[in-house]
Amino acid sequence: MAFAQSFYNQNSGLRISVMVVDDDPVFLQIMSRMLEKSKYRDPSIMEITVIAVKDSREALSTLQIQRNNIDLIVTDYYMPGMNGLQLKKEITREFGNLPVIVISSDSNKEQESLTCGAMCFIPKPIKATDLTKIYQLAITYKRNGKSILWTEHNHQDTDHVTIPQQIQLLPEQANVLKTKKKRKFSPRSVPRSLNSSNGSCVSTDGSRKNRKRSGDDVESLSKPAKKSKISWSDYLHDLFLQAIRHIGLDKAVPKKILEFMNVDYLTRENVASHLQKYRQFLRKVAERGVCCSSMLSGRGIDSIFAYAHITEPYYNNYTATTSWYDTSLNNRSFYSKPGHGFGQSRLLSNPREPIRSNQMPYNYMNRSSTYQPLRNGSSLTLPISGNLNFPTQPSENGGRRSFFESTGVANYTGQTSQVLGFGQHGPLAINDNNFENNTVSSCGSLTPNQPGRASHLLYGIELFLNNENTASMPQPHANATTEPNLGIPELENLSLYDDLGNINELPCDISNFQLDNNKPQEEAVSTTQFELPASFPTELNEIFSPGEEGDWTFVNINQGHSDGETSNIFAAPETNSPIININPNQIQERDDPDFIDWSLLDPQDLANEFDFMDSLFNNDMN
DNA sequence: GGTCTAATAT
DNA sequence: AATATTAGAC
Repeated sequence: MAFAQSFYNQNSGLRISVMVVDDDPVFLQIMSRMLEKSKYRDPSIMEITVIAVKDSREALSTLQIQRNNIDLIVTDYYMPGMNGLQLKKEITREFGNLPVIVISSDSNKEQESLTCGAMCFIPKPIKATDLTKIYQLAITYKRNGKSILWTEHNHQDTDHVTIPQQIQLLPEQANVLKTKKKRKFSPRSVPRSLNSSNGSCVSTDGSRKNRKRSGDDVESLSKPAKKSKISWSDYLHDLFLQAIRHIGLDKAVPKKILEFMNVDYLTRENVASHLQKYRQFLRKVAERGVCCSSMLSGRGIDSIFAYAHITEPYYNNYTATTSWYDTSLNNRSFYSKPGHGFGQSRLLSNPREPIRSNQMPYNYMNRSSTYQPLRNGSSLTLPISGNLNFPTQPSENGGRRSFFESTGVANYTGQTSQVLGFGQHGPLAINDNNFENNTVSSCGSLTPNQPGRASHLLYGIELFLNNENTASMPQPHANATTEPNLGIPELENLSLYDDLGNINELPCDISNFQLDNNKPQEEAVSTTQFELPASFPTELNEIFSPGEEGDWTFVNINQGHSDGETSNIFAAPETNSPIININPNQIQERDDPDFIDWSLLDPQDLANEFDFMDSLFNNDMN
């Protein structure tokens, strides 16, 4: 009703409705919230309504109900079923010329998007300035009158419509907006300097905020309310990071950062405090090297990762409860051990290298993980239902192979490690030199609420259930139909490729795993506990145990968001551990790389070579 | 007098 | 643990 009211309120100025379409629930939420919050940055906007939907189908059905109500559509490119551009076409066909913005982590899609009539293309990760773009487009569009007026009869609806964070946006701001708690003044302990042992004590007092107070201060009655703590929300921190990115780490000082951030309720002191903490973080990274891995969209891997968290002290060290994040990571991100990582990994920092401040992974501060660590390490709850299939493949290389075998090792910062994939195509992920015949093929996956469609084939290890409901069985991958080993899994013949391990290495016994196809994917959580086979913890422990030296940092970058893409979703650790790398055919990279003296390199070359971090924040503000 | 920042208080 | 405040230095 608050919702409806705001719609009726003609005095509230411009009302913008943006529909965001993204199959990644995390991104969807981030995006929605960012958009919601961004209204505070433009006083001309009184109301932004964000309608978040998870796929094209839902987008279309929402449009059918609220077509007149939506000023702009922001859609991800890669989505199961209909991709962003197909959606755009469909919208145009059904609803006419609504402005559509396409976003994607794949910048190659820009041209295509624009060609297909997208109003603009925005690369992921989304930045605050992109938001400005987005809603300014919406405003323009609306002001030009292309958006039909809202009419009463179509306002009931919203089965699918989410309006995230309608009310309590920016709680920190609300705080500042004069909640003005009359907090009782509590005397501070008398600073040393007041004891006049230090001549400079009385000093600079005119400033109210710096005034020292003592308990017997007479004016304690009319004490100004103690300043409320600002909370460094994800949004704020993101802004903060962008500021630093923009200004340059070395030149970023509170005042400049504040200026850039342009958040009216922040003070320089706030920023200074945050900066201090941030620098501490950087120092820690520099000293120890931090491992960071993420599965940007991988879902089926969760079980493994959940397990991974069990064994690692890193988890405790770095991802305990804080909520720093970078938009390029999501809640599937985690810090892995030095020298280890899943997926295609990128070495972010390496203490063996000289510290180059401008290459610090300062956008990878601690981040929370939604995984539930399994403390005893003996059982595992699979967070996502699905099926597991390891199609049989001919063995060409003898010897036992690990799930986690790597194909190469990143030796220096910025280098990508290619790894054995449990990607949607498995072998395709790493189809060069030695692996096409060794790699486990993909496990398909299915989205329970999308019967008949394996919507996210990049799910790595999932459990394929021998499910009676054939309607929900994964269908062959579009690109996999000609591949004998891909496609509909042989559910009754659950077996692992011998060279890759064996069934005992599965993280669990799937015999009593139940899949609830009626639940949406995010809720289709099994509570079934599974026993881990003895061999599995050993191997994982190996993988996740820290190296003796060379604390390296990796981040996983996920690939393969949709049909037709290759994915390196599941990957080997970056290690030359003899346990992991047994394949005699494998070309090993040097274990101990030549030391690279960065000072001898041309800065421009460096910039090119190590553009990974840059790419995360490029297209910075102008 | 403003700003930065390490140290310290809350 | 996170944030605010202080105080010395520039």
